[in-house]
Amino acid sequence: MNARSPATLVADTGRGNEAAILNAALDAFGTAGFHGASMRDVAKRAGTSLSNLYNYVPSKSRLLAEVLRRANDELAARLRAAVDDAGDDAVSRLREAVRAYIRFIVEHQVAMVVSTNEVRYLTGADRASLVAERDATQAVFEGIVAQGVAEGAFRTPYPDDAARTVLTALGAVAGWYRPDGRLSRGQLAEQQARYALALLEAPLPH
Amino acid sequence: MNARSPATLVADTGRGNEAAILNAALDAFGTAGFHGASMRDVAKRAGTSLSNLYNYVPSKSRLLAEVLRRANDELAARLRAAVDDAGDDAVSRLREAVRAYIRFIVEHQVAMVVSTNEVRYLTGADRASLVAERDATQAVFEGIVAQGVAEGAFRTPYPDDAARTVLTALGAVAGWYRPDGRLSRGQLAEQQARYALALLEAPLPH
Amino acid sequence: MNARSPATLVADTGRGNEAAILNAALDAFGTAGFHGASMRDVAKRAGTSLSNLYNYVPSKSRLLAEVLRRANDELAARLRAAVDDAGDDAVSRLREAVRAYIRFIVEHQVAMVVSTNEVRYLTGADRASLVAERDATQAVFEGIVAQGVAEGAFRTPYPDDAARTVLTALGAVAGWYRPDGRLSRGQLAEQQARYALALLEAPLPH
Amino acid sequence: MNARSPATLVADTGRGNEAAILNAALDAFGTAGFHGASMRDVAKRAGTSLSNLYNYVPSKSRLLAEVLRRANDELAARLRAAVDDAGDDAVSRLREAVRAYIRFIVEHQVAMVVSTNEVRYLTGADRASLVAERDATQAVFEGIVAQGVAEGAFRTPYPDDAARTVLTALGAVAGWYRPDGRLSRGQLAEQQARYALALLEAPLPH
DNA sequence: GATGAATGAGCCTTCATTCAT
DNA sequence: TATGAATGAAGGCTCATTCAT
Repeated sequence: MNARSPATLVADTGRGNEAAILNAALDAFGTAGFHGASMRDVAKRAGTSLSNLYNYVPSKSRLLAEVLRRANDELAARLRAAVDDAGDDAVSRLREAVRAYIRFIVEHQVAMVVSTNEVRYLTGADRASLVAERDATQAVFEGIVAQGVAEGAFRTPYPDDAARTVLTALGAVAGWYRPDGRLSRGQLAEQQARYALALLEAPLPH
Repeated sequence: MNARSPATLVADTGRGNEAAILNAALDAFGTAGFHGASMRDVAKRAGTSLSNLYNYVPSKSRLLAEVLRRANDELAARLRAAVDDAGDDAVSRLREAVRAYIRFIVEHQVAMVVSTNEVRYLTGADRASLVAERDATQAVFEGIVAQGVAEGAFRTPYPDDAARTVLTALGAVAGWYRPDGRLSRGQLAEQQARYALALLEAPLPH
Repeated sequence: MNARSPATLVADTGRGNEAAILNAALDAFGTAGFHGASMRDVAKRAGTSLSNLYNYVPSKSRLLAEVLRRANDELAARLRAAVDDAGDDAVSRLREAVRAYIRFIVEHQVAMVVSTNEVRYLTGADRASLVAERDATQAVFEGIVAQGVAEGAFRTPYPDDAARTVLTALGAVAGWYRPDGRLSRGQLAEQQARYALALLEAPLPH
Repeated sequence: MNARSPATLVADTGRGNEAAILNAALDAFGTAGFHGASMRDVAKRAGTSLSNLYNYVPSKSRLLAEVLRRANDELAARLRAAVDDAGDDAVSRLREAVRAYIRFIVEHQVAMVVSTNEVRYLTGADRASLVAERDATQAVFEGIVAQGVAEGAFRTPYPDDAARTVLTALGAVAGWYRPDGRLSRGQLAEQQARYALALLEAPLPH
């Protein structure tokens, strides 16, 4: 049902099977959802035994938390780097942020899907810290939008909500993107950037 | 975790506990997800016994399918009615469609959330028929967008993808809407309509 | 897996669905065994509702008991009649008893199979009375054998055990008989009679 | 209902509880039948937990298959050995085969009963392979009978069917044998051998 | 680290039976 | 008679987790 290649969000950590386990968990959660995937599934995908999982991870929910944390860290780092490397104006910054976001999705689609769908099953501190990280990511976009509004580049009357909506639309791309789809990665980024700028009511031409 | 009031997507069907069961399932799936909710949960919420559930529904997955089918039917009916009652121009039609969509979310938020998150757990014919229904709903929006492009009201260069993106953004509202939030239902609809028109590159002022 | 035609051990009793239910039970028990068949199965086969079963039969085990009782009664009656109608000598009587037994199997194969396999699930009085009936049937054979030994027609040194063995071999026919098999009903009876006489050490030629 | 001592068909396999589980299953199926016995019953008899059963056996039906396979293997091995060790003539061979069969029943009565009564609940490959093994066992008897007919030692006109009937009668012994019964093991074998030879129409004295 | 065995709770579903109509 | 709804127990099986080795 899911033809995407096995996820490799986590590169070898030098700690035995750890990377394999985290990537296996990502795949398992991506395929069946958090509650639909079992620790046995994860073990099988990771090529190790069920009980050995617990040498690396204390529980299923912490496994989800760890996977989501890494995905979010990676996305956040890419976004920050993209924005830093961009020009000083809001339009450039937004454009680069969108590009980076799309690149992340293309390279780590499963991670993005799991991030979107399974956060709700985190609890307590794990949930809180992930939500905080996400808010930070969202703040980056809100910052860009605020700057654009100040500069007169964006005319949306609802800057913060619009920033969130842009983020939502971007995230949703992970739900339908296919590597062999109609649009190349570049075209996809271009399209999404245009949607974002339009939604923010940046005067044409983009 | 979920402070929303109990869902009442399904009104009394005149067949004993059927409505109670479907609504209970909606709530349960909305709270814990399809795999996270148990038939015992559903039974408890419906105020009946576990085994009696099976006098109304043949399996957990068919229960999900039934719930999703009803939600989709209701949404589709509202959209069709709204578009039919609207003026002849694409902008009016889009506006009314957005308004109807938001109204559905406000009244059946849980149904919308479950619809979005749990379709993936349908299989076989249930999945196929629901996907078909969704495609029909999407076609309504694509039709409006195509009309708008033809009329010169929308200038987006990617009409079909843009229609989908609009739909995505609308659906996402169910993920964060709170009845006691900052915006009234009307304001929310207004805002979303503006996002949609902007994204479709309708010339301002809207 | 089981190509035998639906059993019709019980002819219309003039009491609504009773015959249909008893025959359905026979089929169900024959196909899946007593514990493998459910009252729902029986109801479905009988073309009535589950709960209506209980208007005719007080419980599943009494249903089994009733079915077995009727099967045994029919078999016993046929045997008695056959022996009565036969000549006075043991060989003729045995021959006719075997013929009648085989005829019963051919006409009521499922009943015979169920009789053999499911008696063990009877309990209490039902079990006791069926065992008593069977012992009576067995006594008929033992009587014939005893007579034959007295007459010098049978020379087996273990008359009673031999009678039981003959009965066992006969009953086992129900386990493999197929209407479209190699032997006609008559040939089958002939063969079994010869086995019986040989086993009882009747002097050849038979 | 069943006063026979606990079965010990399977000796310690060196793999934890495996033997205990297989023997427990044999007992459980022997007492209540395949569908009448629950995995919980088996676990209780084996002195382990329900869930731990599944560390040894993948399903209830595979458990039945495994038990039946072992029983059949043991019986087949004994028969082969007995026939090999016997003299060259058909009568000796048959006599030894019967003796070995009876010895198996005496030592593994429950296994024989379960073998006879519960094969029908096997399905697919398990069923097919067991049927094949049984046919092989039957072929041993058919071979002996054919040899006897060729030698003029047996005069039955239906050699193959007679071999099957002999086998049936032997198997049925498991249904009524009691360790404290009238006949010793040796007498039982003697009696059955005489029945078999008589049925095959071997000229007296046996 | 790594394994197989073990545990107790829980899963979805079906059971025989009863009840109200 | 006949039905659909209801019940509580039990069915086979899987779960996340732990333990001994």
